[in-house]
Amino acid sequence: MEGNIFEKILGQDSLFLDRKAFDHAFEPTTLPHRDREVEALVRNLVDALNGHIPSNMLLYGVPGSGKTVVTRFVLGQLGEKGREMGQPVRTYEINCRQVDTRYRVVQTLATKLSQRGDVPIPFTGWPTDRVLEHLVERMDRAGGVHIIVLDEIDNLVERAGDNLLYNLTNLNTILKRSRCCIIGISNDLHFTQLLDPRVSGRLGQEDLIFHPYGASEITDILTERAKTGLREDVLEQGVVQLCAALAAQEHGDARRALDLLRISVQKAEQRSQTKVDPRHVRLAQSQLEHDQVTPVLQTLPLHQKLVLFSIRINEDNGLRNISTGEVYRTYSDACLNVNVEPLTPRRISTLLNELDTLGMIMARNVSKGRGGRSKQVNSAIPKTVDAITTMSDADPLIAEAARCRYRLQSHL
DNA sequence: TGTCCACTGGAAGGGAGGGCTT
DNA sequence: AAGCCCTCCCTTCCAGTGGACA
Repeated sequence: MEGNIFEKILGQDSLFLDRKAFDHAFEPTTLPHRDREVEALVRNLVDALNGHIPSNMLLYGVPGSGKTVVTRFVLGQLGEKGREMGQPVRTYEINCRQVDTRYRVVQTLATKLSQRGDVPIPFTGWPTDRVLEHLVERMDRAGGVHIIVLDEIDNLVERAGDNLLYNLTNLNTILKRSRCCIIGISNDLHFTQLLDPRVSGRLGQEDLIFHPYGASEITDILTERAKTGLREDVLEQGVVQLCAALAAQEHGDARRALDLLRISVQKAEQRSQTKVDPRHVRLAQSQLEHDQVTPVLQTLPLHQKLVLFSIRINEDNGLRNISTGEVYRTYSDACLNVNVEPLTPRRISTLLNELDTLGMIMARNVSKGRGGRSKQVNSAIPKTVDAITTMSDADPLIAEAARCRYRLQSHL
């Protein structure tokens, strides 16, 4: 072969000027259609610069409605101003999807505040209260105002209860030489119902709701990013609008829109085309669906896979809206075929709810009168994805179950 | 109007696993 | 090594429920 295999692609003119403009972590300099939210945060957080304690805040909104990016933007400027004024403001962002237990949150915070010579706090092992003591000590040592951002806080409360939030919102009564403010970010408007009233009262001193972006607002965001991220004139008429419309259907998720646009441009590049047209957007849309679902399918725990497998087997046989009981019967048969001890119906009920949350199935509670109350379950995996094959590739037991599927089908 | 079905989903708790302290 | 602490996954138990049907 002539020359290096990377040369051909490397030499190609990219349609991108700056690919980073489409990253989720990208921090834009302007935030279209979020002035009200920025101002609300600023009005509250300015107290940190005056030496007071800002109110704790709760930010609500669907995914991709700008909660995180607005918060980062405001906190970034706050930190800057604080340094300028000699009023140290420290900010910590914790994603409670990744750091999802009381212990780990406290441990992460304390570790971020550690200095040379401090005892390292292990991932697990210590009583949480002891870690909390270290955290308080370190916060006081650092002084100033500490702003703790708990992103996807609903996830934490769901898994670990509100004990931690009780501790954190109580910190100001223990701290001697510093102050602390909590900003919770949640996708779920109703999550405060899970909280002890004392905690929700202290945490939600100021609520801020981020409304989903509309199609025209997403268009503005995309146009803005395209200016920084793309070469001029690479987008054909209607591309931005199509991306915006598709994302607006997905509950106004701006992140989704940015992904769509980025992948559309990549699709055009891969075909060595100099213009992006709506066909590329369609291709990007189906790739995005595929890419979202595949890793989830592959990494589901075995019994989750078996449950989903059972639902798909039923659907392949033309059965829709199957009940929990039917899912369970097919599931236990499948377990029998691969020599796995089936879990209890109660557990399967929880697994079904989890699959629903993951978006792998649609489940709704229905009552059939004397026929009893149950769920109606349908899979929600895009048609472009072959769920059983994807799971089989990732798990030999599912492959085995798939080989035995004719035995299951004879039951149905 | 009351009954009854087929569940749902909360509560409590067991036990394995991983890690630290004494 | 024994004793804690914490998390995760799971079971058992059971009160509660929406709505068709007698």
